[in-house]
Amino acid sequence: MSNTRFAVAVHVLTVISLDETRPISSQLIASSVGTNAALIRRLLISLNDAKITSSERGASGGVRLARPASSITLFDVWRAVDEEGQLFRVHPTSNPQCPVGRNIEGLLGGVLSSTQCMVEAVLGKVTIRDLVAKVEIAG
Amino acid sequence: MSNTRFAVAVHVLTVISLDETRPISSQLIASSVGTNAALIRRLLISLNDAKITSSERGASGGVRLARPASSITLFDVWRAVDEEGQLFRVHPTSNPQCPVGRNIEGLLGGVLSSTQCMVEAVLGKVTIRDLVAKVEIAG
DNA sequence: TAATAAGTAATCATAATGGTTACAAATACA
DNA sequence: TGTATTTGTAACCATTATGATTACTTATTA
Repeated sequence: MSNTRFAVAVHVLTVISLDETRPISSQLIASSVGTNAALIRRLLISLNDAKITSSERGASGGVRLARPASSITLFDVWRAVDEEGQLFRVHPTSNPQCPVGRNIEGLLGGVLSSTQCMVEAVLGKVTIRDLVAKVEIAG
Repeated sequence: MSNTRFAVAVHVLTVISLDETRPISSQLIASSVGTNAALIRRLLISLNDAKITSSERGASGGVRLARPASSITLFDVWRAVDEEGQLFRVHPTSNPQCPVGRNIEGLLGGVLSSTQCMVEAVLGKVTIRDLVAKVEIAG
């Protein structure tokens, strides 16, 4: 990971959740995130596809949560917006003539999938609702 | 993380560990990793600095482990070669006028440092010796 | 002295990332 | 029906990250 899509997506969802009475425009979200609306709309494509949000076109349109904030975990969000969803990358250039080069992927595979699972478990325990609650307290 | 420095470093250390009787040249390592020697030498700067390896110049020089393979964890390696050492990045553009923008870093901070700890714990449990043993079995 | 190997600077190509503009299509509402 | 609003989306740009490569200096061995 070295992009901020996950953090931005969480930000977006938190903003949306603060007022569930109406759809929120990408422009409003963008001004909270500190970027521009087109970028937010691009990110929303992933969230819409994952059925986490749903967008409405036209005047008084915008985006809403597609399901309760309490049912959306950070893991859901991560999976939705991060195509790779991989914490670590292994170089694809290893020399198969060498016993290490031939096995490096398998050697690291176990550890890396363990870390992957741990992270998914942690992210799976926190929901957007939890974050919204903190914002409401912090103000 | 989206670079392969960690995986390459583990690869390098495993190669070195397979023959501890002599220093291994960056050229030999490079041919196993599938890259060139200068890049390996650059990576070795970090491992040398962390006292994980030590290099010897000149004819019949090369690089050796600076301490037993059984004492080098993957966490040590990660910390040595990955400056950031951060799994997730948060966008730095948030609007402080917005309650979400103002708090997003704190909101995510807790979760992200949890995942960070989990990962460090998992990586801390596997040593280079463990990986070498697997190579010796797998061949 | 010749050969070898690390240290390191400089440069390049490619890809990833994020920012920006622009416009068509859809929708609400006067 | 017409106008304003908003998403969907393409196109493009700038910057940075990443990895590859060359080349040279310094150190060391034999």
